[in-house]
Amino acid sequence: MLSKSIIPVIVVFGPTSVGKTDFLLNLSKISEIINIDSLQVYKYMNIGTAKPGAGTLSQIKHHLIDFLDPNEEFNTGDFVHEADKLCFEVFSRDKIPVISGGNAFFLINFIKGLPATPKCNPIVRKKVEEELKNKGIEELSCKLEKIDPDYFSKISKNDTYRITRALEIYYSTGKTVSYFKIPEKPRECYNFLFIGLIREKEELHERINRRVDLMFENGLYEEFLKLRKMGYGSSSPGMGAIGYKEFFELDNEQSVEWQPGDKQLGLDDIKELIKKNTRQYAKRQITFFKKIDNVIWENPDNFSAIFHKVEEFLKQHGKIVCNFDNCSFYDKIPIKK
RNA sequence: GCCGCUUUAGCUCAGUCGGUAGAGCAGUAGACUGAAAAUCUACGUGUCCGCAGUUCAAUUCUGCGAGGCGGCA
Repeated sequence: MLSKSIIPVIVVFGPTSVGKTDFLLNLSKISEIINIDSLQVYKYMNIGTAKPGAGTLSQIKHHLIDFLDPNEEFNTGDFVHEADKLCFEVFSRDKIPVISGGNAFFLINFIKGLPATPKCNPIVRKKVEEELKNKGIEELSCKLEKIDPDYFSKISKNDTYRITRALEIYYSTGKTVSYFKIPEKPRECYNFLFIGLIREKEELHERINRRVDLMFENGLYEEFLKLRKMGYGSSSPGMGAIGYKEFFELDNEQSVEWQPGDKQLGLDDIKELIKKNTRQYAKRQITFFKKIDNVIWENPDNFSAIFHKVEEFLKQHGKIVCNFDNCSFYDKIPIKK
């Protein structure tokens, strides 16, 4: 039965702008893409999140993309649950599920499975936020040190984000963060093939800069204004994305009545800010990805260097190979005589 | 042309009442327990604009240059 079988999953990841989308076209017809991205999930946010275009989407089926309102949250747990369902469905259609994208935190949680820590409890979180406001971070930090010294020793006393989350877990379950163990190995219900796409730093930075320039040419600012007019503000989860949040910084009025051109002088600064933030993000992504074991690292332009590995992987799953004729991947395999 | 201010890290600037200097940002490396395009950690030798003078000692004081900014002509 399928439910008991091990599902093969090709995981393609890499920093932003590395060229994942183009790379995936090599796998069209044998696979469906499960997008691993926390912001391409949002509707109306196309330019700044570098969503694949209609051409790409028509060539290869994508999931978890362009379906959510920017006011709604899409967190790690949501991703893992949806991705698990989709992997099963795609495999049932005799296709290979390809998890692809740049969100390393989602990816780690998908590979190893979610830790048993509870999901966010909005009421408790609000309470902790109140407490933070009244007592300050030093006091919360001391509190956590007493409650969970193990976890406290691993984080910084300045890490408001993690300290408040740790207290939230404690308040809602009575248990500490360290009580919940993180899974150590990849889940055994999947057979993973990890492909990490990477480029030289200078080249990656050039691609980032070029892409941001192109986003502006394609109307990123206008897209932002449109989202503002639709009522999405800086507190909308989607609007925290690099490529959107920066527009708020030079915009003190935050008026929906703005017209393109009102803030001409600031736009170049914003553009440079977006480039900088994207470069820094790419750096963090790469650091995170390096933690994953058994990765085939390759430049995305060099598909031929890894296709043998992909081929070998696919051969382990006979019924997939049966569908292997007449696909674009097959076209790239040199004919041996 | 005159007067004033200014010149210190890749950038913006502190500072040394004379004992060769440090913040923020950038950069580099790293962390990551259901918010993660988030959040956090570590890492600082630089002709202290140049030349001369005073001094045991000058980036610091004095003089003369040079660049920048502002004001008056």
